[in-house]
Amino acid sequence: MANPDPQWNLYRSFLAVMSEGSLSAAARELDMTQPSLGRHIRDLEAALGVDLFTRSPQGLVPTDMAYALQPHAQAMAAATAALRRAATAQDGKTRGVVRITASEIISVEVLPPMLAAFRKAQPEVVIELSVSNQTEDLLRKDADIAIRMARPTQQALVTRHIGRIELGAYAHKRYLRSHGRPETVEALREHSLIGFDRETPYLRNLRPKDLPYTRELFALRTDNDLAALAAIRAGYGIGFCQVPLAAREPQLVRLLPEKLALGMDTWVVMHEDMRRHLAVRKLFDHLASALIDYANSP
Amino acid sequence: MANPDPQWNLYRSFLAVMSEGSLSAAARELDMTQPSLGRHIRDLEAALGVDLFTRSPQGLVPTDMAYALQPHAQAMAAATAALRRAATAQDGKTRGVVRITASEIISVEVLPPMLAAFRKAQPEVVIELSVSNQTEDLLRKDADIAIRMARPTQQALVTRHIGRIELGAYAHKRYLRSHGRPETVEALREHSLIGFDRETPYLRNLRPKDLPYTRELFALRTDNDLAALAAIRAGYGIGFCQVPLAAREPQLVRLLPEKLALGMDTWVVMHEDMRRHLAVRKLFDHLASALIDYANSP
DNA sequence: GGTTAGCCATGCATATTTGTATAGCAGATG
DNA sequence: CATCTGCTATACAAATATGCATGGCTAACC
Repeated sequence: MANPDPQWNLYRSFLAVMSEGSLSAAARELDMTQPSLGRHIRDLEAALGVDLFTRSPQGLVPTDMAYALQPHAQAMAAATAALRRAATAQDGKTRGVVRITASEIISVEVLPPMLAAFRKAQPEVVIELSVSNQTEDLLRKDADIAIRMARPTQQALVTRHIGRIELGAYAHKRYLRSHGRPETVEALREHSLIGFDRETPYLRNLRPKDLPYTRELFALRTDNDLAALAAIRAGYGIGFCQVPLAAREPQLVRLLPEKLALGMDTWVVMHEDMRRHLAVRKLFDHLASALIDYANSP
Repeated sequence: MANPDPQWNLYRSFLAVMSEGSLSAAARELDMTQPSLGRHIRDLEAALGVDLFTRSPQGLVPTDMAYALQPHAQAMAAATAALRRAATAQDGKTRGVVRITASEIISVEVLPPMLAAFRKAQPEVVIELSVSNQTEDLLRKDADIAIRMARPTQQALVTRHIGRIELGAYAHKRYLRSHGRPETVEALREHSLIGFDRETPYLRNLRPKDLPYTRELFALRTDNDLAALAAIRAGYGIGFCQVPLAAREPQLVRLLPEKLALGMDTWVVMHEDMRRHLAVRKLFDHLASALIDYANSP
C-alpha cells in the first residue's frame, strides 16, 4: 500500500529535479548528493504510486504526471518563501523582508522614489521587487504586496483603491517640430504611432472602440511598455503614457487631451496572511498614499 | 547564521504542533515520537531565528509569531493534498480523487443526484465533498472544484457561468391554511418570517433595499440555510428558497412572485493546475451542465 | 496529601538517511 | 577511435535522525 503522506522533503527534491533537469544538477542546487536525490525520487514515486521520470543518461525526463504535479510543488515552495519572509518580522519593530510585485512601468518609473523615501524612514526593511506584468502572483504567495490594474475580489486579500491613473497620447517636442502636431483624431493616421504588438484582453477592454488604434496603424509595435515609453522620449512618434509620469518631463507634449484620454483603475493589494507583519503593513500604507498622490498629481 | 531554507519536514511538524497543541499530541498525529518533534521545533526556531513556542508543562503555547506563520504552513499542507489528489489521475482514464466545495444548501439539496449520476457513469472516481459557506478555499487549493455565488476574477481559475439561480418567497400549504396568504408586500409584516441572524455583506447586496426584510421582522432567525429551509417545510412561516428547489415540492407555495424575486449569479470554478486531471475536468463539465439545467428548470 | 495523568527534556542505543567511491552508459570532441 | 564530460545506479561506510527509557514538572482528583 502506498504511503498516503510522503515526507515533505521529497516534494522539495522533486521540485528541484523538475527545475534543474537532472538528479546531479538538483543535488548541486540543494547541497546534497545525487544518490540521495535519486532515492528521494524513487520514494516519492512509490508513495504516490506514480511514475514521475523516465531515466536516461542525459538526465531525468519528466512524465506528463510530473508536469501536472509541478505547479502544486511550486505552490509549496512559494508558501515556504512567504513563511520565511513573515518570520523576518519582529513585533513592535518595523523590520524584515517585504516582497512587492508591480508592472514594469510602475516598477521602473513610479516606484523608485517611493521606495527610497520608505527606506530612508525605515532603514531596517529589505525590499524585494518582482517585476512582472502577470497578475496571478499574490494568491500563490509569490509576493506580499501587489500593485494591480484590476479590481481584486478575493476575500483573502486586503485592498486599497488608488483611483484612476490617467493615460494620454504624448509625443516629444522634437518629433512634433519635424512632423507637425495632429489637431484631430483622424490626423493621427498620418503619424508614426507607437502601440502594442499583440492585443491582450486587458488592452481590448481599455481602449474606446472608436479610436483609430489598431495594430495595423502602428509604426512601432512592442508589448514592452518601457520600450514604448523610451521610443516616445526618443522622438520616434506618438504613444500612450501615464499622465502623471509625462507631467514630469517638459519635453513631452500631450495631444488632443479631450479626445484621447483613458484611465486605469488601480489598487494596492496585500495578502491577509501578512497583516501581522508590521513592515508589510507600513509599506502597504506608504505605497497607497504615495500612489494616490501620484495618480492625482498632474 | 540561520539556515535560510529549513527542511520542509520541519514545517509539517510545526503545523502539527500548532493544530494539536503539544509535542506529544503532534507525535501521535504524525506517528512519530515526542523527542523528535521537540527537536524539529528547536531546529525550525534556530533556522528561522524566531521563537515559536513557550514551553510549559501543559504543552507548547504558540507565540504571536507562530500564529502569524501558521497560515503559510497550512497553505503548504493544502498544496500537498492537492498534489496527492492530482497524482490519483491516470492518463486516458477517468479515475482518481476529486474534491468539491459548495454551500450547505447546494451540497445537501442540489448536488447529491448530480453526483450520483456522475458516479454511475464513472465508477472509478472518488469524490470528496467539503461543505462550507466560505469562499476562499480554491485559491489555497483546499478543493479542486467550487460552486460559487460570486464572479471569480483570478486568472488561475477556470470558470463557467451557470446563470442566475432564482430565489423566491415560499411557505408551506399548511402554514397558509392557518395563517392566510399575504397578497401584498406590506402584508408580510403580519406573518412569521424566516430570515438571517447576522447580516453579511453578501446578503446586504442581494436583497433589494425596499423590501421589509430586516432582522427585527423575523420570527425565526438563523444563518443556517438548511435550518431555514427545514423551517419552511415544517410550516413555521415564510422564507426565501431557491425556486428550482421548491419547484420539486408541491406543498411549497410561492408568494408574490412578481414582487419577491432575487437572483444569485452562479459559477462553477476549477483551478487551472487541475486541468490535466481528467476526472476533475469531466466532473467540472458534468456539474456545469447539470447546474445549468437546474437553474433553468422550474 | 498522595496518586494519577498529562506534559517536556535528556542520555543512549538503534535505525535510517546520507555521502563516498565506483561502475556503467550515452553523447560530444579532437 | 580514444577521450572527456555529463548522467544514473549500486555497495558500503559514516553521519544523522529517530525511538526508547527515564526523570522532573504541573494540574486535577480522590
